[in-house]
Amino acid sequence: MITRPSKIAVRAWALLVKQGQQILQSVERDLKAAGLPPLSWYDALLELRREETGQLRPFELEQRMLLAQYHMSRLIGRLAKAGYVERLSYAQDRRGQIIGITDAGRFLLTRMWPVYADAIRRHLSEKISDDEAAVLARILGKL
Amino acid sequence: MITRPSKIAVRAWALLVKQGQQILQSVERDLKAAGLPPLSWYDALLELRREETGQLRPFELEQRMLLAQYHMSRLIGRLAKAGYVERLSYAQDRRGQIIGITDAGRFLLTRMWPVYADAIRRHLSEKISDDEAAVLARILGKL
DNA sequence: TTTATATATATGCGATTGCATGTATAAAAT
DNA sequence: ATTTTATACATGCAATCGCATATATATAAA
Repeated sequence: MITRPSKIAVRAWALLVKQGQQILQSVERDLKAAGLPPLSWYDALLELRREETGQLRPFELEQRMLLAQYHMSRLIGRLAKAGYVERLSYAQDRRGQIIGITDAGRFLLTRMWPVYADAIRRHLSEKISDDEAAVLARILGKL
Repeated sequence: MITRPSKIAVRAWALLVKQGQQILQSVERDLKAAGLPPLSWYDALLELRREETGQLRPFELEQRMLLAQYHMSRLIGRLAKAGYVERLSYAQDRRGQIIGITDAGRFLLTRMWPVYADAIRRHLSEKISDDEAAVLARILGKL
């Protein structure tokens, strides 16, 4: 026999998806309003900056960001076109390449963070306590 | 002075967006794999079915689903083209119209629900308890 | 070695999105 | 009554998405 999800599980599911989308859109709008690129640019650049070398293979970025391969390929294309990353050839495996963050990319991160942070504050921090945020993070981490 | 969001708030934010997207994509994939339309179709039809009359104005649907106007307009277009809703003219306000769910639309809901429910179960219910789901829902409800 | 298979990345194509704007009608202001 | 403004909905366009597939190289198998 099939076990249906409980009412509360369905409700949590719906809220999770809806609020996740809403809050994301809010932040995207804030960024756009400030003349800044979308969050995916920030996330990718942040992953690169976390590296000692400031570099990652596309497939590594892909895994960390949980993005589809075609999506990452195009994201890198846009970032490169805008000068925020550079594509470096990779001798050890000629199928591949290495993506490195540029100075402009690092600078973009510093320009985006204040807007991003403020958006998070207004759309999340002001509405729930840090304790609640911790609980939220713990439960979401199990999914 | 500017108050930055706390580390835990940022973490909760990131998890909320990421997990929301991941779980949504999982369910969408399950639906597609079963040859069924996307979730937005389900949501819209569900809102219509909730009504005694099975009907709503587009702008009402828009508010309930928190979708942009242009998005709703096109969603209705696709639903109508597929025969799941019908557009009825509205005499009281000739700018507007009324959207009504069809029998095919009601039947689609019954075909989608098992797949949808199973997806929620596998992607959410199996990973957190009902108590946790309740906490999740409560906190998300504050956003 | 050839040959087969797997991995890394790119891209053509049709569908969808977001934005801005268009059309039509209603309500408010003058 | 005329003009202005607001509301309801649709749509052209450019950007992006998702899918399938292409290209190139590496690895494994025969």
